[in-house]
Amino acid sequence: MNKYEEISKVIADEIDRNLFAEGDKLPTEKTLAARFQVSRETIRKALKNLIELGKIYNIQGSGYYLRRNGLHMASTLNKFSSITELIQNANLTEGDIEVQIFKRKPNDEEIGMLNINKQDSMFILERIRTANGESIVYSRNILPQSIVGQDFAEYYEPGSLSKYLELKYGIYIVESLMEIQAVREEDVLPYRLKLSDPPLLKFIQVHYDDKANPIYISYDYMRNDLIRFYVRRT
Amino acid sequence: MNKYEEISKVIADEIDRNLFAEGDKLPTEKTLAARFQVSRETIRKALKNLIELGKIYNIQGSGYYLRRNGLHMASTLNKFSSITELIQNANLTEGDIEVQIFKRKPNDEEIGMLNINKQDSMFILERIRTANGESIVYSRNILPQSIVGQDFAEYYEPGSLSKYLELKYGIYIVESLMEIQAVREEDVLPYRLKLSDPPLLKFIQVHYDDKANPIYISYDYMRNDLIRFYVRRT
DNA sequence: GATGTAAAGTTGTCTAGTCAAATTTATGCA
DNA sequence: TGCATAAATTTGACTAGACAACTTTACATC
Repeated sequence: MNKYEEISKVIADEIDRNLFAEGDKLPTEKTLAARFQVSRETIRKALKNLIELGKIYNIQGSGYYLRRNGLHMASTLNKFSSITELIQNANLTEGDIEVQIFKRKPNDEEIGMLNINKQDSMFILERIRTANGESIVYSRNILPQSIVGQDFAEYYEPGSLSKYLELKYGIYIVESLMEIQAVREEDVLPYRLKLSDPPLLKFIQVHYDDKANPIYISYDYMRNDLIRFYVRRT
Repeated sequence: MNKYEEISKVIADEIDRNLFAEGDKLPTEKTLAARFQVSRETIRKALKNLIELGKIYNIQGSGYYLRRNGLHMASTLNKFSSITELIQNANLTEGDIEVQIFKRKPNDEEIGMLNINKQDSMFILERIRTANGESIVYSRNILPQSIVGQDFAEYYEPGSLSKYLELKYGIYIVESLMEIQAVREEDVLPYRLKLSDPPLLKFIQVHYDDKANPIYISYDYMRNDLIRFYVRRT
């Protein structure tokens, strides 16, 4: 692993263990550079990582500080994560029910978003995802047969789709572009999630691998009472 | 302005004017460094900016490319912007109606988020914001008297609050932490927005200045039919 | 022509340093 | 003590270069 990622993790861990209680101030870049035996730029890169995670902030001429006040964010949507990870981050146990896989031709929107041919076939993976046994997300994934092969339906296993693509095909999803909407459940869901009184957040995402290839589209209809969603804006 | 910001703007403009049509590939870092007479690192910083805006992507060993497919994002929530800017980005004209300002003591949540004292007074600015005359957002801003002074209610002018804080007080809002929820309008709104059939997106934000001081809290209840909201996840 | 391999090209990480900009601390004076 | 100013500290921007990691191109071979 890279030095700055390594250092970033070490410092993040020390923050979580509250080792910088000294006025919520972190050591200076110079001090950290000496401690980790790297150049100042490498330390800056590591600290920038923690800033993006919302863990710390800094002020020119002054230093780096722990972020204490403000919204308490367990995780932000800025960092890509699967639904599985979102549920696990909230200390809940993830499960899948009502899993359904079928195949159909792509529509024009899918052709445009995923760079595929009209003749390609698309696998549609529908399921309800649960947290501690409670239905929490209705999710629909759309991915081309040209990526997962004809036998996807037989070999697919419940859980994180992106994890499955890593293990089975060596495809690493590292980025997604997402649109967020608020929708009324009755209008959009073929299945009904239990406890559906409040409206749902709808996440429309295009997922990209590390070569910036669009891999699949996802539609997630999420309750937002058990899990909270945060965004950091700069 | 810094070199990398300058260069970033120039390249962004050239992208918009479609000057890199050559296979959607941008010049190499080296070429750009020579053209702008700066070091490679400075070019990298400029290009990173454009990546974060979702305009381009890059592949190690290969180069930088225009992002063409995927969701068509006019602007993302990742970059901080006011409601005013969001409306203007969608090529709509912004307006304010039903403006109301009053004062009260802070509650515990506000005290925690904004680092203020129990004795401080809070100004509550409520209004409905319109796009092309149509009600689109009900917004409530909560800011301490210790920042805007006693006479805030008299001198406040409609439009962007963050812009007003810049001009009047030299306070620059550069960051916010936001929670996103989906809510049913009837349950939460003291005023009713017109055309309120669909549920609303609720944005809860704490806004920070360039010294990382929390300045104000905002609650925005937004229709998401006229304006779309995107997030880039990495 | 097809294929595997070497070479060239491009981006990623990292170093060591300079100067600028902002903040904090120290200092001298009233 | 209080206060303005100077000095020291700290982060921000930038440079020039080295090597690693990855991709693309060119080339030799079959």
